[in-house]
Amino acid sequence: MTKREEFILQSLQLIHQKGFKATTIRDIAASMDCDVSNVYNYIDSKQGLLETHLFAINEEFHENVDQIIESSYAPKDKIKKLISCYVDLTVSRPLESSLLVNEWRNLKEPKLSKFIKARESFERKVKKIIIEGISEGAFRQMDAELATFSMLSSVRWLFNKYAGKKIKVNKVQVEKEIVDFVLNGLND
Amino acid sequence: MTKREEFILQSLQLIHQKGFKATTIRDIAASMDCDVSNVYNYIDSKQGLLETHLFAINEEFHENVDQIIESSYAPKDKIKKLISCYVDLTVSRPLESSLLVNEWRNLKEPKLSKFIKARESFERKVKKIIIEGISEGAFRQMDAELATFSMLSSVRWLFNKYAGKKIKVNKVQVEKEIVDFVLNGLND
DNA sequence: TTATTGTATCAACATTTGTTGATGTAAATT
DNA sequence: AATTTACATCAACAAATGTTGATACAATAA
Repeated sequence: MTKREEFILQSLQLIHQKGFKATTIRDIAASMDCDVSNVYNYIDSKQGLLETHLFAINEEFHENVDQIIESSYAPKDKIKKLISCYVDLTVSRPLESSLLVNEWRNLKEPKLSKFIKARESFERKVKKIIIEGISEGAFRQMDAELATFSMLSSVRWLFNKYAGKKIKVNKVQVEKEIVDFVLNGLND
Repeated sequence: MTKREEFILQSLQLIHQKGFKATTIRDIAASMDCDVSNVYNYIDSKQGLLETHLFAINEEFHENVDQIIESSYAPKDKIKKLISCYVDLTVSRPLESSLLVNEWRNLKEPKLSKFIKARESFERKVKKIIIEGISEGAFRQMDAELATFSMLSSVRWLFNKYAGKKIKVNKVQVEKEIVDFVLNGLND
């Protein structure tokens, strides 16, 4: 692992543990046992560090999501695909995923607005799928907004389980468990 | 509304919006149009502000939770009660609830460990209920841990919807929607 | 060989930020 | 009337924190 890669890993690790604001440049430097000023060999600014990684994973995520949404899958299958997509990203890059959930508020304008707009747009699309599913009779009658957020939240916590731990994960099994929960709940 | 109450409201509001670390004493002072030093008429320290409100709502929550858990309700009804309990607290005090979800990591030792222990203890209890429900046949076969966190996440996002907005909410209806989601999912 | 790239060191600065002390004043409580 | 309570003002400090500039040295690429 090159020093630059170690830097990225340690930075994301620290940000995950303590939060972006609470993570100082000196923390990062200490974690890789180097001088403070050395950190600036890898970044332009602390803010830039956040922006880079946050938007990198965000854009990758939304590209995948849009392909699913624009597909001709039925609502229920779109939801399944979305969950797979989210789990996939989370399991393979939990530290960056944590930025999407926890650290976006530390963005500054205009990046902050850009992110919020993208996220709201995404949530609207998901809500639309659910509404469609309800009117098709695939889903039961319910408050689409509450359902949307409950469903998204069921996946959004997941990075916590994998960030910073070396767990061998059966990604497919995790996807199945979450899909089952979202579609069928605890009952049966 | 007394000045002290305004102070508490504005503080929690700001912390909810920007996060605890990003909220400065000067921000708080500005929001109630007073001098910086004036803030210290109401608090001992910024850290104390967080600790006070976070543990206040945390302890209230856990008292309610424990009564439910130690009751003789069947697992499914315990889950329903737990959701009611959580929704209730969230809807009536969303700003403080946000501390429980977002700001606990800004606690310092030993308070941080104290909080984490309590939360993990709570999560274990919920997991136990789910395991019991599975073995009784009330719930379907599934990974109890994933189910626990998925279920809890389905409620934990809720404060976002009510914090800082003056929305007239039918608490009972929200509880029903979330219970339906957790028990039955989107399907039917 | 020369130029570039990745990494390292040391000192220093400007801002931000939490916090304090000393003090004043009007209203409420005793 | 005396005293406590709630709230206000002003000036100032110490620590934390992001950032820079100047420099060096070894490996790699041209």
